[in-house]
Amino acid sequence: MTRKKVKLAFIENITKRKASYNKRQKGFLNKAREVNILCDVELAIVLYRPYHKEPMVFPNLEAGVNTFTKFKELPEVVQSKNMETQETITKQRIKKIEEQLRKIRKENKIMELTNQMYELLNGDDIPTSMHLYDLNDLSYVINQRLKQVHDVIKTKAHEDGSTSDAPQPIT
Amino acid sequence: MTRKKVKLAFIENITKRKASYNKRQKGFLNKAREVNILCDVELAIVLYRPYHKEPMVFPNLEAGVNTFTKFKELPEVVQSKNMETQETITKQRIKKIEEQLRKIRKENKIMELTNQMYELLNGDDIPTSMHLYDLNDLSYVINQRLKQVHDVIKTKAHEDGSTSDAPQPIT
DNA sequence: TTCCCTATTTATAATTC
DNA sequence: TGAATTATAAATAGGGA
Repeated sequence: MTRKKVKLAFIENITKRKASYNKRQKGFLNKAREVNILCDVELAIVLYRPYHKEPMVFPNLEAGVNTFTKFKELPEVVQSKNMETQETITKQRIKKIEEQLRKIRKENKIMELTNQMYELLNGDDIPTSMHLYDLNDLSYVINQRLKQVHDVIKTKAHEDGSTSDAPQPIT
Repeated sequence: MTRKKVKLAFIENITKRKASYNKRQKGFLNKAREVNILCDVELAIVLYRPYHKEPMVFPNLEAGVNTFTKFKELPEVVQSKNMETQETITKQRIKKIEEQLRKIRKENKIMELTNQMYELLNGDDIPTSMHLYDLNDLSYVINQRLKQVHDVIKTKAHEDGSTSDAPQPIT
């Protein structure tokens, strides 16, 4: 069961090529799905399989057509003569929504900035939807900060000749 | 350097998501090239990278357009469906943007939360008169709060039959 | 052929610099 | 901010059933 390092070249042997492809299609689509979902990246794949008439489309036919259409709408790609009214309207609506999204982002940022500390320390409304790993991140960050402050104050205290009351980091 | 097994879910933390994406794009395109060359499979990818206006096209713009055009020319694929899906496409896009909005809000909340904490503890506007025990109080309060959340989530997770990822309280 | 298996390679999450 | 590093997870070539 020794494996050669793969050289990027056409696999001549048809049996091996097919076998390789069957495994690789799975892996490849898996990577596509990971990028798509984990990183929230829109993507479409059209893949012509040997001995198959219809192409395989990722993530599915409808979404693929959707993404592909969007792609074709790009000015560099498409001749603007075919621009239809319907498409223009669609674009405008999307643009508007994206604009709103940007505004809300900003608004939200300001709001949250003023409210969060209060809520963290007093409120009941810790987001129940908060994911566990976020909470872990949060714990970690807070802890690190507290350690830093602890060190600073300890140093200060030492310089002042004071020996007591250095806060303990939470660890 | 322990790695969690990757769960197929949107990475909420924006920094991590970007980092993940940067690595995954490379790996993903590598897989694409391998399938393409090793197995002699024609394929095209259009990928909309976040914060980038233009999509990335595999294997290149021209070949991608060719492949997609070939795909689109399939009579049963597009001709019949394209018109009736126009409305659906718009709805889907709106839905997606709204979904992103929700995610971004959450993301933003967590970001600001940590930033706020950082500024409180390290910033210039920490009252220099703040006593050490105040800081200890703060640590205590935060810690208690996190414990509470921890317990809630642990209970929840248990009810769901999930066993992993319960956040650790800082103590 | 089509599953399995597993030794290796490859990809990548977390961390360090 | 990135660019390495490292340790772990995932993919897979080759082989056997």
